[in-house]
Amino acid sequence: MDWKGRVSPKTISRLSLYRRLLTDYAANEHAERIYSHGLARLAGVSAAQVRRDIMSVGYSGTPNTGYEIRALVDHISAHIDAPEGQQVALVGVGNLGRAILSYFSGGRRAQLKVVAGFDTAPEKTGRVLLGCRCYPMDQLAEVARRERITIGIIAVPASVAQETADRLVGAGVVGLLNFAPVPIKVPLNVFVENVDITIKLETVAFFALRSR
Amino acid sequence: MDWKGRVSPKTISRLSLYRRLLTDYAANEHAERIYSHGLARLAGVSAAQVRRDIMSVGYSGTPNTGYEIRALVDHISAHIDAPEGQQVALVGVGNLGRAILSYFSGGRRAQLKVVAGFDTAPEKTGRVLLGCRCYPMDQLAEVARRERITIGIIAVPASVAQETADRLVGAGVVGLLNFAPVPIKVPLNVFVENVDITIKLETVAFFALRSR
DNA sequence: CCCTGTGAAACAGTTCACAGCG
DNA sequence: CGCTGTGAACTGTTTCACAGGG
Repeated sequence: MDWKGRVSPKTISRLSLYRRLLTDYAANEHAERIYSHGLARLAGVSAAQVRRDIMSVGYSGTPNTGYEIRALVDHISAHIDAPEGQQVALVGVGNLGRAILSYFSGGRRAQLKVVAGFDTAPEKTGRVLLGCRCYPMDQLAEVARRERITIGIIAVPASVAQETADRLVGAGVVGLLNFAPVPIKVPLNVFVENVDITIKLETVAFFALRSR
Repeated sequence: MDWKGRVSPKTISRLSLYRRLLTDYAANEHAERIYSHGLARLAGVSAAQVRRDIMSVGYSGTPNTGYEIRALVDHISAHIDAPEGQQVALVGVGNLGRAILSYFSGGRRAQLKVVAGFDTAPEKTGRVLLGCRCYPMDQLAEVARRERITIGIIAVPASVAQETADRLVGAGVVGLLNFAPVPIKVPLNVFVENVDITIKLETVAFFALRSR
């Protein structure tokens, strides 16, 4: 696949957002086309930003007519999805883990499937929760290999987050989404995204204070 | 303390992280001082970055000796906390809402307190959950005013996220942390941070695929 | 016209590199 | 020396502004 130059995480995130907004928009408004400024309004970004992002997936609209939604969505998908799909493991099936599962059990995207949950608490394992089978921690390596899992979601307490990351990486995972409030260290060939909710809230609080 | 030249959200987020890391580090390692490269290693950023960030709170370390942890933490707190604290409302007491509550019920920071939860489901209201009293939605305005709530956390389904945001803003909230997978629109004097978990996961999946 | 595509400018954030000091 | 503080350089991202087209 030839894709021109590097695409930044920010662009990828926006493309993912555009795809979802466009899918909803096409379904709800029965529209087939959209302008850059229309999509911009939906996404809360500038029209120029939308055009740049769309450039990066190699799709072209037509002047005065805008973008063909279906075609645009297909181009975005071709650029950001793995052709064969990707399997995801969720470690930590507490409140947060279950909340995450419910986001994905809707079955919107078959692209990314949470195929296994793991937890140390015996009462949470051996069950199927929101369509996701849950296993005890010590089966992680085995299940990860069997299910071809490449992505891990860390939803465990901070005290065991690094250890969890290490085990996931050891089991062949190359992408991690970490919700534990501690930065985790991984080899450079593994991509990590830290989502630290308390930091987010403190940041909101800071700017809220100054926006009055 | 008129250092309030523009500080970026990214810097604020890192400062919040530094503060937590330093607090833990001082407690666990019984250390009183730290070098920029030491803090950098803990936070997973560069030493130059740490020094820049610390500059922005107006604290100075000493050459060869590094930073005095206690003093540094105090400077960070003085810079990012509201002197009188801030009250937070959580709307949506489902799995995600409860997960968020458990992050803050630890009582680490008395600075930011989730003082009220709101939900439409009657069985979730009228109770105290993880130290947070839960009310029915129609008491939002009243409670928000009484408790001097300035920050709102949106943990409701996408379909009612915008409506929820509007009600919070109407009740005087000036900062929003939105977990619903839809961008919300607010007046410019309100600060919003969108945390879209499905987008995060798709972004991780994209880069995992390409990480050599 | 009113769109899109895009070079160029502007802006933001990060790192470099070194002076200065204990 | 080995550290911090910081101007300057650099890198990445967003916006501007306008050519080109149906």
